[in-house]
Amino acid sequence: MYSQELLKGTLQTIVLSLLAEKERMYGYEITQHVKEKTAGQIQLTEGALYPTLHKLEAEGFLTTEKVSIGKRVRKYYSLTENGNKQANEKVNEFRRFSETMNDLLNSFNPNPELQWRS
Amino acid sequence: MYSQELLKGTLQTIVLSLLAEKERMYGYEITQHVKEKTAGQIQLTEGALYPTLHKLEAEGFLTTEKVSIGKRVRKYYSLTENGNKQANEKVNEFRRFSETMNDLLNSFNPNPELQWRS
DNA sequence: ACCAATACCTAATTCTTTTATGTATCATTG
DNA sequence: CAATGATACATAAAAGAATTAGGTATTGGT
Repeated sequence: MYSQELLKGTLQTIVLSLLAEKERMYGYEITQHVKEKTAGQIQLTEGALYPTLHKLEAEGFLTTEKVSIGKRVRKYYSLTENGNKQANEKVNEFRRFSETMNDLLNSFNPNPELQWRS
Repeated sequence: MYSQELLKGTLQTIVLSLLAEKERMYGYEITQHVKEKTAGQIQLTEGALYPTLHKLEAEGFLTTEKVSIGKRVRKYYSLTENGNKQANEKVNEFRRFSETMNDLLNSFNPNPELQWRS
């Protein structure tokens, strides 16, 4: 697993893109899905995920429906139309960003000949 | 320019990788270099950059030397040996992270046929 | 009966970055 | 030659997102 700091700022993107794929998911399902798809390399914490889901809902990107499973209540999230647009934008933005970053880091080529000070 | 939030957590990586490339740079130079190399898409703010440089120095990844240019004093930063290792790790970590993220987002394929609620 | 997994949630703290300054030198130009 | 924009450093308050650390409750397996 990475030092989680790289994950910062990507949580909304992840959530939106998964919902663009799968149409309807609940919070816990999202954490498990991400964990599996990334072989445990990305692990969402619930303390970050739930507030994000609530925020996206408040902003009109997600809608919810509650489904009873026995005595438990699951809260399913789906994209609204705006949410779909937002998913597109966020995913494209991330892709452009990671390209730009990789270009920037690309010239990086460790040089063992370098002289080190103190 | 992107919503800067994606940049979060990448500032150290950028600084370290540039210094691995160029051996000796000063703060302002770093901001300009990044701006040019990314066609203005990534713009480092000084309020974020200087504290980061100080922190990396305090952690022993960077050393400084002051150079007088006329009446001005420039503060040049270079990697220490540990800084070089750190640069390697950070850059590799970012690359692995962006691969993982792109895999995760890859299945994303906007579907205009989808039904939207409310 | 107990424990791990499922499933939701929030609050305090931490940490990074933004925003907003402040100081000072240097080069250009009207 | 005064004004302005670029160069060059720096810090401090505020904002914002995530971590850490709880809390509640159901379900399935041993």
